[in-house]
Amino acid sequence: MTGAWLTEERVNVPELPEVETVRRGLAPVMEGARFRKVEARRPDLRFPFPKDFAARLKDQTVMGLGRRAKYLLADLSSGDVLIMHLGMSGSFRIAQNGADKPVGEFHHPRSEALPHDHVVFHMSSGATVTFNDPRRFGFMTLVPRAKLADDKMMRAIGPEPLGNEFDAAMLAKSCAGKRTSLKAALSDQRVVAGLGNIYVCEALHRAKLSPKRIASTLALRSGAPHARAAALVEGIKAVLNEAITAGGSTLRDHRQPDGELGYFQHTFRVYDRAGAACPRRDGGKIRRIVQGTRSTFYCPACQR
DNA sequence: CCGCGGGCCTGAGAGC
DNA sequence: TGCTCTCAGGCCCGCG
Repeated sequence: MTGAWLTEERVNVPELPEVETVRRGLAPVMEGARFRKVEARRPDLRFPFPKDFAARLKDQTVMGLGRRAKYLLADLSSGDVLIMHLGMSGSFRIAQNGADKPVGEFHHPRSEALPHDHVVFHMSSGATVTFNDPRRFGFMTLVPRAKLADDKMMRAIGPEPLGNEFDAAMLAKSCAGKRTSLKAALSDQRVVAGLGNIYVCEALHRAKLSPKRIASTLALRSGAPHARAAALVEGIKAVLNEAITAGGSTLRDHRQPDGELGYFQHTFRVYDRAGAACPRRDGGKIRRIVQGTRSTFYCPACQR
């Protein structure tokens, strides 16, 4: 993504691309590895840890590390799935201790503990994976794999936006009859999974659609999805794919030990750019409005 | 069932 | 300089 018009540095809240970037960063040191020791350094994050959290992880092998919406899902040999959410401020960092080195029960990782380091995974791969979350909107929990699909958190989640099944017809259908705004509809995880405030704003700008537009105006018209729905699907997929690509390049920068996984630099066309010029030739001045207590950024000139 | 708004939480930044 | 206030927002929950 080119971003010549945006130079300021910023840290973004983890949405789908950031979580996917974290997944790709953790996979090499967690998949196929066993939890040698787990430290939960406080009784709770957003929610209390489940009973015997550390003990239920210990000696389990991570069979695969997946993602659904903004949730990281570690498939364990025990039959449990470890669900991890970054919340607003969660991040992971990896320290390599050397896979061949014997590590005792009371081994300390090479790097010092930082404030808000709440969970530490000592993996058999030799990596120490630390979860840091100042605001504790994140959480970790364990659910039996057989019950995952019925889990309250997973059950209500809509289609993955990068999946083939998410297309204009599907989006138009789920917006049919919705009298709420497009901003609210796209922020609803039941309509489409993984978008947050930032990527909703960015996708709407790419689709040239106003965040205030009534969602039902994307709905089917004479049996075919409206062109606006197609533009929005395209905008969503494009901005997410570009952000994931940008995250991948950040991961390359973090190949060295102690790389922090959770945020990466990305450039935005409207988000947090109130007063700046819209990057489009026919654009206007970007505005900030409040929708449902949250900030929305958009260009009133090109977004209709 | 749907939509709306409050609350959780802490750090950064503004303003006095 | 140091205090207080506001804002950031993913998700759950309760209300009408």
